[in-house]
Amino acid sequence: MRSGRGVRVRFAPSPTGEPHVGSIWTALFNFLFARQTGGAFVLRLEDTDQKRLVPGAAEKIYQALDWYGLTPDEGPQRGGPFRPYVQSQRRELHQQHARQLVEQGNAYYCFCTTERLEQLRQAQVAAKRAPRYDKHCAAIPLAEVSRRVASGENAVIRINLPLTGTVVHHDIIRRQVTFRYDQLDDSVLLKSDGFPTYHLANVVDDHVMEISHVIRAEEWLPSVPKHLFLHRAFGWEPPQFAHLPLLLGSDRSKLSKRHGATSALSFRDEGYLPEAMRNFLALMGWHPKDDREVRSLEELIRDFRLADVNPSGAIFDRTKLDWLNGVYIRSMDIDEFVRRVEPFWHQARLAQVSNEWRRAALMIVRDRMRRLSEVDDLTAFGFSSVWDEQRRLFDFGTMATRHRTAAQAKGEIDWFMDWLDTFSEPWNATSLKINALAAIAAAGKKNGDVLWPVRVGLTLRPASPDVFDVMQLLGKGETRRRLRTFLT
RNA sequence: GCCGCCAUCGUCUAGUCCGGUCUAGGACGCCAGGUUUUCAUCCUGGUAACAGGGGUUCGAAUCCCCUUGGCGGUACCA
Repeated sequence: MRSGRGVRVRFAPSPTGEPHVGSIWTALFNFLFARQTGGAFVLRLEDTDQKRLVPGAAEKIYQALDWYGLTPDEGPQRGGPFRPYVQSQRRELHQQHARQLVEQGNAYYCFCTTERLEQLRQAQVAAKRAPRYDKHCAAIPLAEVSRRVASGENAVIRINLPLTGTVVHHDIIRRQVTFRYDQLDDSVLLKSDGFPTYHLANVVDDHVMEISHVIRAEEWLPSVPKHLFLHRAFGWEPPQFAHLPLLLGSDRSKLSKRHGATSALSFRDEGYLPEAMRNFLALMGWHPKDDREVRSLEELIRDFRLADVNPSGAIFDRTKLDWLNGVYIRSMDIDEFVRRVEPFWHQARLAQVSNEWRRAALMIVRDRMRRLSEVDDLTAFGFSSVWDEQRRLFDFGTMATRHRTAAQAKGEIDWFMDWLDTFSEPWNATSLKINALAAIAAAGKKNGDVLWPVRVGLTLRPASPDVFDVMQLLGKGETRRRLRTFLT
């Protein structure tokens, strides 16, 4: 850790497309670690590859972070003491550092053409050797280098790695990892367009921004020795590293589009709650000591331990996410629920009903909901227009069971309607239930024989909410209208 | 190919660093039962795993080696 300052972590995505859920997962662990240590959570946009930039991608990243509740303490939007937070705007700094490395002999200009590099690679692959740059340009005399650079010849700057020796890396999650220099390639640090590559920009910015812990995905592990080399070449104390496992698809390969929706924001659109997503994501790779898996953000922040993250990759499985989302939906304050489900509701239908009606309908269907987007389907029974339409298509054959014919079922509805005519108590589920059950018992009937046909008549579905809840929601007039119409 | 990481129920995982308390615990899913007018919720119970082989040790899921498998990296992408 650096003197004077505490923990500072960064989330450093490239604005090259839709923010990925795996990316948000990395951001979450950075965020949790920052919050629990009282440190700063920094967003830095790594946009040094001009070819891959996608317009609007940065905004999507901000949006996703906000939606997941991971708003950065410092970043392109909010600013901060280490601005700019957009890497392409730090190009001068990167170029200076690249030149410094050349002066020190830790890097060198390379004038090789892509054709030469391609030939070299092919020859190496054919000889079954690891494809690596052969340091051809490292041998060019300094005077010649200066002349060629000054003349504007196309050049890159490459890292000048030792040919022998090993690097020992201590990872917070993986403990000790050893690399051999003779297996490493002299990668490009500064491209011919003047932009740095990830290796350079990342190391320089992490140091200058006083990042104390680099928490990133496992795919970066192989480049650790290069990053360590660079920090040391500059005479800097490297940050601590923690390499997270990869989020996997059902076939155990890195989670990608072909495994279904992986866009971080698509989960919002599918009706998942950010608090459920956070909780679920936190459970991938990390596990609370007390096995209590449903926990608030505060509890996650309090109990999360970076060193306890499981180093093996985790399959992103929707089944448990759906369950967790349901848990959060059921535990939510009802007014909050009404508010948050609104954007998912069919707007034309919504316009037909009052706020009280909405609330009542949602209370009835809440236990059945796993995603907010299910609201339309779950409450469809409440709308007369939907009922009228479905009534025309209804197959009375489905009313018949082993124990009764469709005609008998209709008879029970008839009986129930007669009873309803005598019902004069307040029209609410409790009162209806008490009185109806008593009447059914008095008539020597079974609850199911009467209530099942009635419920199907009212909702036109074999599975639906409690019949008395439905009647209360529909009101007396609509209940009678539906039953009457149903029988004709 | 080379380098690296990883390896416990179908899935997420606890246990592994500091061997015995592990006839391997929890959660999701699934199955069964209960509540019940259906579904869901809720409650109870069940199902199911230490990749394989060698060591070390009185004793190994835990330590070591090998094999196998999976994944990642191997770009003037990040």
